[in-house]
Amino acid sequence: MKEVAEAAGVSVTTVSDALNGKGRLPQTTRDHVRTIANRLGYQPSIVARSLASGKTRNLALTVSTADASTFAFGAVDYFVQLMSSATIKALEHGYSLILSHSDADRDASPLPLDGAIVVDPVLDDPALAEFRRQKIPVVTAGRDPASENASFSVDNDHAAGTERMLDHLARAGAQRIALVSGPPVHSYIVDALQAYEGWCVRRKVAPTVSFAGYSLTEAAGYAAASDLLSGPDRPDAIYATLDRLALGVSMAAKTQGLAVPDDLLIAGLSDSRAGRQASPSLTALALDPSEIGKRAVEMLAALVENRPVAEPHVTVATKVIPRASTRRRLGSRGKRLH
Amino acid sequence: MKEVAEAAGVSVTTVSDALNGKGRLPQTTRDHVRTIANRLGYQPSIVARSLASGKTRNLALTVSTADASTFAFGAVDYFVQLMSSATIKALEHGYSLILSHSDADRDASPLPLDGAIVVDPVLDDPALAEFRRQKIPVVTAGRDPASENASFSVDNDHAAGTERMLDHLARAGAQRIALVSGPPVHSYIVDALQAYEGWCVRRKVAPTVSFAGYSLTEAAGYAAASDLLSGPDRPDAIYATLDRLALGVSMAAKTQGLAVPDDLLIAGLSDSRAGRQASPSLTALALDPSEIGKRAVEMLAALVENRPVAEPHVTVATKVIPRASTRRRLGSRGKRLH
DNA sequence: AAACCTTGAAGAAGCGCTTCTGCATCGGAT
DNA sequence: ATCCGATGCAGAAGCGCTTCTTCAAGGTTT
Repeated sequence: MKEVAEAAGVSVTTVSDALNGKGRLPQTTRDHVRTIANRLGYQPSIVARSLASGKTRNLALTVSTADASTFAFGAVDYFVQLMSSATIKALEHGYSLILSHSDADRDASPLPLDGAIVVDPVLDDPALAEFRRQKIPVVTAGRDPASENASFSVDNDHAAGTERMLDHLARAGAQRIALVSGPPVHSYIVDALQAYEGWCVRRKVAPTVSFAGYSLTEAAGYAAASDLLSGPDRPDAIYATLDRLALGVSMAAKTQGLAVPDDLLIAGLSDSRAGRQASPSLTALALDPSEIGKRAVEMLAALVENRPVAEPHVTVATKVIPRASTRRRLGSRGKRLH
Repeated sequence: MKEVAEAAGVSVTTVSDALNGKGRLPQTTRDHVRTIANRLGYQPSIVARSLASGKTRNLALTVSTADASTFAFGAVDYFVQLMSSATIKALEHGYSLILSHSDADRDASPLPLDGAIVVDPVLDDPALAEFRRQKIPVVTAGRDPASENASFSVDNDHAAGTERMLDHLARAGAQRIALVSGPPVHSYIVDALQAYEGWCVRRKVAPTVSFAGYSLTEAAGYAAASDLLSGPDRPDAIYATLDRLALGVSMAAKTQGLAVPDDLLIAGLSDSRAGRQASPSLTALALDPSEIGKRAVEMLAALVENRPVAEPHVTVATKVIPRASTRRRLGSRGKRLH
């Protein structure tokens, strides 16, 4: 930088201002400095810049899961979409988005951050706690299950979405809708559970919930559904709180010789390619993860730059996507509803 | 840090030395400082540390491809394995391994690096050029096609491996072995091509090469093989320079009603899960990407730390893994060889 | 013509560390 | 008793930027 200053016949201050568009300099000076700078192939030191400015222009996107080992980030469409849109939005705002798993940070020296997005924080989330300790601005995608409105958040309207999905199932002829749920460690699962129970109370039916283990895989859904389907009072519809669980439910139905949707309706939370391509294709509550990612980054950028944040808790609408797995029944059981 | 120094009743120098295991300090002082430091929850600023030391402890792993858009990093077993082992080795040496695609760097401000591994550099690789310009130490996995021994490298013995594979095919009864090759922009492809041609000359047979386009997918292999198989003088064995190409060859054979291995032997460069699980399972030249990744990181670490590098050009052995797709023929054609 | 504002740019003080150098003190060796 | 090499630690100079402050020169206003 000093060399550029000398070559341009100005001070380092002027070089800095010219290159960063700050200060009160006429355009001619700026252009001159810029010309010299890239003639010399000057590359500013990001490290020095960060130290001096106190900003790193890095944001983290961390995914929290109760059980890290069994979790494959890329296996869930939701995260991939959220991540993609967040990365793009971050770039637009001049930030780099760094991916990390909440467990991964422990080993490596964490990169210096200006802010972080925590996706689906769990109860007593370690990453969340660490960010707060370091006073790093955080936006959560989904809410902190511990302290509802403690942090800025972007979330889906899971309660409303769940009810709409249950209504959809009922309309399709379901009379006993069971819930296959992950462990209630994420806010979205808590929301879904409560909405389900409230819905059941209002409809005056008994809720039936089967919990999958911490590994939210097809196998977990398969196991949870097998229990439900082989027991007494077999449900005629199952709503699963994750697409992969729903896929597992579908497999369980197949194993038990149940036809979908004729003997069992199946729907899942969160749309995914796998669900779309499954046979039968699965009805899903679409969450619009791209929108979540974008809004989270925008909010975080405002936070980091000390700009006012319009809405500390943004809600993104969900949408029921009806597919073959909940096609309206034409037989006797469907008619009995009316 | 100043606070820690005051709380411990020592100078900042001593704090720095104690925490980093440098200087001439008795263990008691070190322990004392450390105790105080984490009582105060002191976290050193990585940025300041980097600026002062001139080191970032970051290494990059960049994958070069001639055509970025059509390339899915995670779709190739080879890269995933290489990356995993490299990450672990890097961590052992106290470095973070940052993944990047050579094109991705252009937009974002690149993270400051101590060194970089360029996987399969292409001809006039932009990432390689940029690292050299910035005088960042580089180790290539595969060699720079432009200037053979310009940079430190870790590579497979592709020439020897290709010959062994061709021998294997010949022993299995092949008489006309064709090559399905990617574009010769990577050293490994150039190596394979040359070895193939040399082998043909020695065996006094005419070489037959079909080039796939820049997208090294199953579709590309399918197209390249379809040409070969529908033309005159149909080959009775095909060696493809990438597992995904080989999978495409297999599909092409199936389409044309050719049985593998009875009518056509198929082998591919680079072992992969997909090839193992294909039907028939594909014979492959295993490249041991884990070893490549490890050795590359070790070499790079030595380079970065100004330690002497024992071998500037490491070679990792390849191994023919015979599978169903090249099972020895028992019929007449196999016997004709002798 | 005096007082004031604007414009263009330089000076200098850090940001929070590392590291080189210096300087006591103390225990042996002579 | 003297000298010398360890040993234990502090001072201070940066690393390469940003940014706050200052300041001169020129242009306006009354």
